[in-house]
Formats: sequence, C-alpha cells, structure tokens
Amino acid sequence: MQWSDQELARRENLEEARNLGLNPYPAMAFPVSHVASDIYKGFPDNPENFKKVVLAGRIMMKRIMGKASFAELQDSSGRMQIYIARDEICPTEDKSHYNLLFKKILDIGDFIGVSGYIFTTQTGEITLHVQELTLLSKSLKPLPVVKTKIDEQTGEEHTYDAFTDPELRYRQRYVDLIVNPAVRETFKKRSKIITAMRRFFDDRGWLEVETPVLQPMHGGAAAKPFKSHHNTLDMPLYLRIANELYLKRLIVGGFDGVYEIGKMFRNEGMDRTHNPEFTSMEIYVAYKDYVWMMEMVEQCLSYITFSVNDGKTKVPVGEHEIEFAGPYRRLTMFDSILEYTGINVSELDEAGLRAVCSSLDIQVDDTMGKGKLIDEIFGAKVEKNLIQPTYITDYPIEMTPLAKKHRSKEGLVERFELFVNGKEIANAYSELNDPIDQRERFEDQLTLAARGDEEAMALDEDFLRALEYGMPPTSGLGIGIDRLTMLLTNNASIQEVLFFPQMKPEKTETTVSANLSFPEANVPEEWVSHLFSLGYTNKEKVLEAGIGKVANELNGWRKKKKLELKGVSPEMVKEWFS
RNA sequence: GAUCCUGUAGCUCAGCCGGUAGAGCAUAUCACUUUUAAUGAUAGGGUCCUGGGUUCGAAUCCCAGCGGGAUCACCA
Repeated sequence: MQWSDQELARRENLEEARNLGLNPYPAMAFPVSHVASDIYKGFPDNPENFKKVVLAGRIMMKRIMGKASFAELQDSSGRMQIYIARDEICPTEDKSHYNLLFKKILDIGDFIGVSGYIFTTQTGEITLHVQELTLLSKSLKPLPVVKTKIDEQTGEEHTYDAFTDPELRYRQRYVDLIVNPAVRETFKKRSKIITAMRRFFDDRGWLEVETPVLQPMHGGAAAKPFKSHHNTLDMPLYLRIANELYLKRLIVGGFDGVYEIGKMFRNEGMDRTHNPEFTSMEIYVAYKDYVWMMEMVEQCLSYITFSVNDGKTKVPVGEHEIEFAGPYRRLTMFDSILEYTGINVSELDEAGLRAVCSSLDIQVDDTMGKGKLIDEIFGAKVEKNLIQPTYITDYPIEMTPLAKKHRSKEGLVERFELFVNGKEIANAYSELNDPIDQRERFEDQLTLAARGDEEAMALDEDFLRALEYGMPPTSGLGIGIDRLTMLLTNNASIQEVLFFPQMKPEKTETTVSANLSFPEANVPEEWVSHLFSLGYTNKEKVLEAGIGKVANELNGWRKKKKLELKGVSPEMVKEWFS
C-alpha cells in the first residue's frame, strides 16, 4: 500500500498531535449545545441566546490569515463558519494550540469540537467566534474539495470541482454524502417519504407486519429469484421476489389491513430503474375492491407529496411538472392502446394480436400468450406517454394469476397499475379469493411454464389451503418505493436513491502471508501469494473467472506492486491449472 | 447480451495530425487578526486502468481484457 504525499502528511500530523499530548481519537463524549441550522434560525432574532455555543463537526475549509483564521465546520444540519484568533485560544505565551494544532495539524476532514459565541462578520455572515477547540477525530484521507460561490448578480450558486464521478460516488457513498449536500437531502427525503406513508396507513388502523424474506418457494410475482441453501434443514431457500402470498395469509388470519415495507430481490438485469434488491410496499385491505383502492392511492400519494414537498403536491420531474393531487385519469388497457395506436385489440385472438405486433414492429416470440402480447403492445406504444398520474385498468386474465375476474368484462381481471412519468409505480388488484379459480389459474401458469415461460408462477399448495379456509374480499396494492423516491426527488437513476447500489466488486489489495498452495494445480511458488491476494484461493475460482482474466490481473498486479517477476501469458496460467 | 462513450496527480479536467505529461483546487514552506472559490510568493506530487501489437519512439494508433456511464434488449 503506497500512500500519497497528502496521506503521508496527514499521518505525520497524527504523530504531531500525539507529540503535543493530544489524543487524536478521544473516547469521551462531546456534548454539543446546538447544530448549525439552530443558529441560523435563532440568532438574527435572539442574539442574546447565543453567547455560549458548543458545536461539533468536520472541518471543510480553512482560510488562514496570519494570526486569525476562518474555517467552515460541517455538521449534520449544514455548515457554519467559525472564526479563530490566535491570542484568544492561546492567551498565554504558548501559542502552539493555534500555530501547531489549528494551522498545521488540523486537516480538511478532521472532526473538531468548538465552543464560543456567535457574532456577525463585516461581510454579514453569522459566525462562531471560537474560544476553545478540541480535536475529536483525525482524518487520514484527503477529501475532494468542492467549492461553491454565489454569484452576486444572479444569486445563482456556482460549484467548482464538484465530486461527480458516478463510480467513486457510489462505491464511496460516505464521501459523496460528505461533500455533496444535495445527496444528503435526497436520502433525507427518501426517509420522509417512507415515514409519511407509514403514518398514512397507521392513521387508518392498518397493521405493519413482517413476513419471511427467506422462502421455500418464490411466489407472488413473475421474476427469477436468488437461490440459497439452509444447512441444518438441508433444503433450498429463495430470497423473496414478492411477499404477496404471505400478506394474504394474514388477511385469511383475520387482520383487516396489513402492510409491509421491505426489500425484494430479483435476479435479473440491472439498469437505470432496476437494482437486484429494491424496496417495495405492499398493502392488503379486507372488504375493499380496486375501485376503492384507486381513491386510497390518490389520497396516499397526495398526502406523501404534500408532507415531503413543503405543502405542495406538484413536483418537477425532468422537463415535466407532475400533479399528485387526485383524482387521476382512469383508462382501461384496451382504451389506452386504442388511444395511442388507433387499434382496437379487445376483439382480437392470438393470431390477430401477433399480426398487430408485427405491423407495429414489436418483437414477439412463440412462448407469448394473448395477455403477454397485449402487454408488449402496451409497453411499446402507450407506457411512455403516460406522464401525469394515470390508472390503467382491466388487464387480460392471462398475465395476472392472482387477481379477481372482472365483475362484468369477460376475459379481464380487476387490476390497475399507476403510471407516472412513463413508468409504473403502483400495481393493485381486487384480490382473487376463490380457491378453485385460484388453483385453475396456477395450473394455467404451469402450462405457460411448460411452453417455456421461465417466469410463470409456481403453485403454492399452502397458499391455496389458506384460501380454502376463506379470505374476505380484499384489495391489494404494491408501490415501488425506490421509483416513487426517484419521482419525488427528481432523480432519473435508481442508484441515486439507494445508498449502496449494487456494483461489481472493486479490486482491493489485501496482503496475504503464510504458506499457501494450490492443491491439484502447479502454480510456481512465487506467484501463489499473489493469486491469493487477488482473491483466487482455489482452482475453481480461477477457472470460474477465466484463465485470460486471471493472467491479465496477475500482470496488472505485477506492475502495480513492481514485482521482480516476469509477466505471465494466458498459456502459462492455463498450464498451471491444467 | 449488443452498440456507443469513458478510464491521465487526492479531486475536477486539458493534452490537435504519435516525440517519454499540463492547469485549477487540494498538499508543503513563507507572508497576512473579519475572510468567504480569501489573497500573494515558492515548491513537491502522475510512468497516463491492465496486457499485447504497430513504430526508431505511444497517454496519443490497433487488438484483447477489466472498471464505469448512456442507449437498447431483458425485466411488470
């Protein structure tokens, strides 16, 4: 591990601090009296309340002017400028606390505690005049220094040297959060959205519950799961792709309303709107139907938007302004296709639908049934046009095995999805509670599976048994929390609303010593430890990664570590493991 | 999985048609007791993601690999 000049300087400063008799990582608590925002709020009207203030935070900038200095202290609420005069923090002849500790030892990123009084500088900035300064924690890595300037004429804020590299921002989210205040705000808002939603449901008497994340069979949605194994029971377990079937069991058990906010896991592609784990909210309410649910969703979303958006229900999203106050437009799936393509698909059979798809240039394959074909047309031609919140209702029965048949329309189910800004954010049914019908629907899914549909739903006997005991008429709803957050924070990428989005692992340097070897392989002694360092601890891992990749990484490692070894070729590596 | 873009100092970036690297901030030293992208002066810091090829010579061209982004495909 090579340290940069700046890291070396910081380690020297750490030693300096110890030489001065300071503990760079003191154990005791440091009680503060305020956070920065308290002071901005309170000082202008009641300056007399700020004669003795204790703050703690991270130094984000130092402006040293000889015997006096300014610095910026960042705490959880924001930044506060502090003013430090040498002769004030060093009243005696010994000026080391200022000359050494403040000017030299303290680096950008260090945590300090300060106490003093609040005043206003000549240029009008509210500032803490420091009388006492304590080192609370030393930082050994240099932070990106982001500077901002407010244009005097326009009042606009200019940012210089912003920390923007998405890879670094996601891999080192802690750095992102330190230097990019807007990122902190996004995640605060995410938390407020969830809190508001929870309050809305709790106020109506519905019960927050938890259901299994590890499930012996994955049901309730069409998706590929992550598979794991339980050793004691010696059986496969799957990370849930949905919790629908468990929540319905709870309705069978007699609760009138249950909801769960939690992670779901789907082993599928990743992109701007998909992460392998994501957060969803599902709610089931007894004695209701999907028409009632549409009103509930309108109230819920307008309540959430109002709560997190300073009393406004209109939200800017990309180039649009979206109004979350209801009622939302309601359009049947067939009518929406008619509206955007001019084609009435309601009377068509499978062959007719295929013809429509090919005339519209939509790719289809043989495994697709009628419902899937209609969904394809909808996805290609309608979805992207639904900017303002719009309910699409009454879906074909084939693609919705858990929804109740429509009360009056043959071949359809009572289902709606809510689209906003061209994306689905909610999905709801009048839930199917007829156990005989449900069994048939599962059997239809088995047929689809036989036809090659990998995501057809499995038959869950215990769930059917629960329905046979009787489930009241119920309406259920799922909302994608990540996508809702994206909308309300005006972010186009799911990675911006997840603290730690999934990434390929970064190569980290670990030093491995001891006598290591590869059984069943003929690796030259001098390379063994380096293979271990790269994470290749057995033959299987090497083969899994691929010979070419391993050879490449070894060469990169050799160069990086300046090893006195000759480079390797894929052929050589192949020989080692043959 | 496909296509395009991208990987240069701690951070943000420049480096035209190939001649062994530049800026700003940050860092170090000095000056400066109300500054605010503080200022002025001086200095250090990178073998340009990895490997291979073309070439007298490659950060720069070609091939392969790895990481990241975008678009598409997939995925409710």
